[in-house]
Amino acid sequence: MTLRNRCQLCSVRDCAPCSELTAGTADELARIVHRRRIPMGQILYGGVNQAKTFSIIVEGVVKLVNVQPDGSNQIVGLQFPSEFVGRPFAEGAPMVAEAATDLEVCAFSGSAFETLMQTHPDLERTIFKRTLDDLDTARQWMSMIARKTAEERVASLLMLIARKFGGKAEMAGLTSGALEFNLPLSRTEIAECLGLRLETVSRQFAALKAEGIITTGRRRGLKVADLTALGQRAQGLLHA
Amino acid sequence: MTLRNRCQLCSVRDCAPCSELTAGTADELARIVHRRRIPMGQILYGGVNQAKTFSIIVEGVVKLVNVQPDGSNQIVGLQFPSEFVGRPFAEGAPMVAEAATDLEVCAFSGSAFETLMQTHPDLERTIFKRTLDDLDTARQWMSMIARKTAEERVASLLMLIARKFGGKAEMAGLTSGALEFNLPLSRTEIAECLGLRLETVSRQFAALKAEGIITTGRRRGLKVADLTALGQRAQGLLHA
DNA sequence: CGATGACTTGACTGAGTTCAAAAGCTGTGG
DNA sequence: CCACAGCTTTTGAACTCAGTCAAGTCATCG
Repeated sequence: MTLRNRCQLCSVRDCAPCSELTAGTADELARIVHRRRIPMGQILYGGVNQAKTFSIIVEGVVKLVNVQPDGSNQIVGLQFPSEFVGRPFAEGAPMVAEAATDLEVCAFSGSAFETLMQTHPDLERTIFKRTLDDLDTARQWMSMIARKTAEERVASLLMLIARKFGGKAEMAGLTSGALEFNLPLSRTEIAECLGLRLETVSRQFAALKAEGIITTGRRRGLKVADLTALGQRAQGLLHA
Repeated sequence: MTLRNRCQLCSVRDCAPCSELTAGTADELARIVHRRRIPMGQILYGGVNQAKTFSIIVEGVVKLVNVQPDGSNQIVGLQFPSEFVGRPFAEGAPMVAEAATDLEVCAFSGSAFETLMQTHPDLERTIFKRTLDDLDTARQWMSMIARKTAEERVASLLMLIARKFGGKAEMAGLTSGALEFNLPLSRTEIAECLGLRLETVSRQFAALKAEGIITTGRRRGLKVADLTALGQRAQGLLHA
């Protein structure tokens, strides 16, 4: 019970996987959790000689990177607060999960978590459902990359991030008004997400600025002046 | 036991999900299965007013199609014999699964199968693992579409199909020799898989023919004359 | 302040799209 | 058996969007 007290105050307590568990399972989970701060750039799983771990993101963004034989990186997924990060039942993961920003996570050792999944079907079921959602998301992204123009891709990603990030700060403004936040990704990373070159991304930002739809601030600051217009450029929204 | 006799003769018996189950669960599954022949073009799940069903492919190929708002189709996955087709825990599926060729499947009603998953953890675990594999596959495809050239994409898809299809006919020739089979997809469908136009696909076929790497026969016949060369054009192989 | 790294801008190129027409297959009916 | 319709596939030619290469600007920090 004392263990779960911390969870009562958790900022993602009602959307994270743990919220879908029975009280008993949640207690067991709380017993093996390690709350951690992780600096930008650190690997969560994958790569060489990396001990298997699972995490639930409390704060920050994780990028799933596929390193190509030619050395280029493709970002194949982004994980936001409340989402589960890890690849159960795999020895050598083909992807690398890396902190795109500084993180706050609930981390679990691979063996402890997998054991708990074996004995608690509700935990396994929850992670299974999240995996199915991730699969739908990955396939939507694939469609986007395959068919959309550079402008549509950039607008789509900005809309996605705006909904995840700006959303919590200014829910009221989500439908029409302005929205301001810091991008969790560099231009290079945005390009790696969208299957574009960073110069192309930069030009699309310039075009959106010229149309008065966005403004860029210092560092990674972004202000979306016209969310509706941005949504139109995106030609259909992505979930996750 | 009589029920499971049919399974003893099944062509995918040692790679399908059912092979990973305990005898008891396999018996339960056999009790609710319907062996079906499905004509090319029929929808397995998704779309409007479609009763939820799950299938294991015995023969043929299923394409997972994402219908875009603008009417174009993106194929986001292919499923081959022994693979599981279905989307558990979803009301309205965002994708449509359609028979790319005539099929032979083991079909299960949605409710019966999901009930069985609830009560038999080994079944749920097996499908969970397949889903994780599908997720890895989807992400690899995404990388391919985002970064590879038209030639590399076409070669990659042909290699994938060659391994799945030609493989069973001529295992011996897989490493170096020639390989002949019928493509399960039209030019249009290949284009929809790869994020290309059908004209571009046709031109890449022409180029591969000119180099003596492949020959096309009547209908959808394809002969891979130089598997090694085709693999080189693919610049890295895809699984599934 | 000069150095380093992230971003922007410009000019040119080229792979893939687009539009259009021709060529192959398959099946049907006289 | 041929002629014709309805397909899919191939080929051609012009165009365009995004990639490439190369400067140039801006921000942050020792």
